[in-house]
Amino acid sequence: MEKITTVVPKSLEEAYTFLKSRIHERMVIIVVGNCRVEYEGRAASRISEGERILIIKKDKAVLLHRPFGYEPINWQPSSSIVSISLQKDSVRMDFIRDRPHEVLRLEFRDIFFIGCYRIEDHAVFEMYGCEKDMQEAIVLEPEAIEDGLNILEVEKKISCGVIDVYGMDKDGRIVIMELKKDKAGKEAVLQLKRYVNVIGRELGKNRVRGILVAPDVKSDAFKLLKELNLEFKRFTPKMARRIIRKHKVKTIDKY
Amino acid sequence: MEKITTVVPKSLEEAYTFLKSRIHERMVIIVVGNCRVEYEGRAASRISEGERILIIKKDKAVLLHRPFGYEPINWQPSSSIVSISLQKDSVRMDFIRDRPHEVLRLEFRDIFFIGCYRIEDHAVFEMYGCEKDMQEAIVLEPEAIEDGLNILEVEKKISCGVIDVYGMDKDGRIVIMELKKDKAGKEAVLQLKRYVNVIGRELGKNRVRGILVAPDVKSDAFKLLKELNLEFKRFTPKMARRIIRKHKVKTIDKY
DNA sequence: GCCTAGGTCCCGTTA
DNA sequence: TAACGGGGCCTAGGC
Repeated sequence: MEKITTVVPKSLEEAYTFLKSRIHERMVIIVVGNCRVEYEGRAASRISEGERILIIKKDKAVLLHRPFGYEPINWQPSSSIVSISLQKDSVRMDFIRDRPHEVLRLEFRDIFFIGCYRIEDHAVFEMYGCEKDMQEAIVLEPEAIEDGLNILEVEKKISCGVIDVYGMDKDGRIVIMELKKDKAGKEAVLQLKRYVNVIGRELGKNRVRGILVAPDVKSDAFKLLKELNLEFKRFTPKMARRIIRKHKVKTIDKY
Repeated sequence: MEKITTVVPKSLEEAYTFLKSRIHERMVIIVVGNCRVEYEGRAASRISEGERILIIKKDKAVLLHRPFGYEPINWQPSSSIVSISLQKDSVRMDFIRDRPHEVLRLEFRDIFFIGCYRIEDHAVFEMYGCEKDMQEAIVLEPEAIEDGLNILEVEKKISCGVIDVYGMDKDGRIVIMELKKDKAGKEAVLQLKRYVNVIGRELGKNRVRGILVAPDVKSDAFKLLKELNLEFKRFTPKMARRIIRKHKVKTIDKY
């Protein structure tokens, strides 16, 4: 059970024999070779022969990469069922998943390289600067939005969706906040408007304000916002991070 | 200039020397090793040490994959600027892109394997069963949607977006069609509503119809559709393919 | 450059 | 299970 095994096969038969013995094991397998591809499932695709890189991961996620570009040209999400067979002039691999039923078939006319890697990665991935951070920061420090604001609820579920942050201003009016980590577009404005309408119908229109909270708004979206009598407050993921860090320090200081 | 070169380096120095000499060449490089990662750009992330697979493509698209899962844990889209350096206990690689400015830094504490592949892939990728197919089919055979329908325009640009298919029904009313290849949700309904509003304001509300054309609608979306006085017509990518194939045969028959 | 919209999007969360 | 929204989404097409 070596950590790494690599083969530069001299024939398709050799490649097939090697792959067959490992393809069902829980390891990462990389195959470099010339293949054509057919996919059928939610959509359908085909591509004729070309030199590509196939990655089969431990969880049977499958990626077929061209020598350029960020995205795989074909793929199968994790838990696909793998089968391999030796054809007359090719090594065929089928990757099948159910729900939805999708079949990815590779036909390798040539295999240049096979690598098998028994690798482990249990680290925890940490991400900052996402919408969740903005929400957390506003809860910690509502005055970052405006003085006298009180947060009543986050992720408040209403009939037609979820309100990111729900609060009350110093004059007792309800404040509905829609957060965006990027420059906000029209959908964000209309989303906010729907929430304001629903709550407005319940509590009375002039008792409800809607604030789009984002680093920026697209110009058309800003026009729409004004037309719909909504507000905009600039707030960025970076500002959120600063607030969160500050409050973490405070919490630590207490002890 | 071999097509494939692989190395199982005995030291970080060896790995560094090898990588340094090839990392700027137009080839695909795969590195398997133990690294930690920091990313800063639109957001920020960090992950501590773990065994991962790095792929640097010919166009300097960069993918860092864990041994499981479909998605890369960190990445850089094509055209990133690559640099590599030997640190005290690690090989460091920086991948930088501008607009937006983003930095991805990998710190390899251990490198198990390096592979370099000079591969070519010029094949054309063909995809079927996408929204474009539905559009094409409706143009070829408008009666697939309803009798007496006339198509006037596709991809019609209006102030707030693009109308997939724009036509006129047998009674002379404008028909705005929003296509979805999958079960349609609320966004699709709202998208359609926006277009109908805009055109309705121009031509008069009762002169304009909106039809959501999709294989299915989500139940809440259907309610919303009815409330907003819009229509639904079932139409699938498969039905579209059949129509397109039929018309291709006809075209061939002519000659 | 910005904006719009699609994607075999994937993925997590929740009713 | 379906529905909904986020994402460093990426990518293509317009203007």
